[in-house]
Amino acid sequence: MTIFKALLIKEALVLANSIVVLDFETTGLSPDQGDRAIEIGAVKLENGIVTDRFQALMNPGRRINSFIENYTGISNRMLAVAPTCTKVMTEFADFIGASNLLAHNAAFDARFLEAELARLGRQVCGEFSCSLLLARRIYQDAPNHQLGTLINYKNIAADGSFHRALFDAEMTAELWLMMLNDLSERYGLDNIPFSLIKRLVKTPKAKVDKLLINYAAKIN
DNA sequence: TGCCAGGCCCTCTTTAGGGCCTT
Repeated sequence: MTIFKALLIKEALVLANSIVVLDFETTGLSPDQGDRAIEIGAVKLENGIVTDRFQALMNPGRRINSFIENYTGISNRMLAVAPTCTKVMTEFADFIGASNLLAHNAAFDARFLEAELARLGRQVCGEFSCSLLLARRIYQDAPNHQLGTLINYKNIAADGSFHRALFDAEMTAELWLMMLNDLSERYGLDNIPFSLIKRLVKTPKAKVDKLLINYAAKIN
């Protein structure tokens, strides 16, 4: 085994052993405009298996509008008896530790995670991956790249409600594993290291196939 | 009552504009 290949396997194991898939429900789209988290859901993936889960509603200290109530199914009555964002996010920060992180449209969840942790005087330690960016490259024929559409497109069993944090995190994890498996099968790769994912999501769609073919030729 | 953001990514592009995706 070459040193290069050994390093890639080690890197892949590090990623697999530490990734946390998360999803926020929020009062709106922008923490910079004062929006707050109202629910966090997450699953811990270890070697492709969900080994732990985290789910909690949190009281943002204000009423949410009817659009958010209808969109998420989370009501003001539910939030009125929920613990504070401070309490929930403190527990969640301990849950994720220094793990690498994954979300569908990660830029959105990363902004809220950073904003909520900043209120606690804490910060994100792990590195984010984005299932949306990867899906846009490897499922170019999908009708669109919304989470629900991709779950349906790949015939992944979905027994629950989209737009609730834990369910969306579970579905994102399933989609992620499906994408890694499809990449492995399509290009004959034993594992998909984090460095390859990072390169993939920065590669123009038209050049993705060539990159993977060249990578597979190099590693195999 | 209606609207609000930010990053990615494509194209009729790069001195820009607009759709997608997240709540």
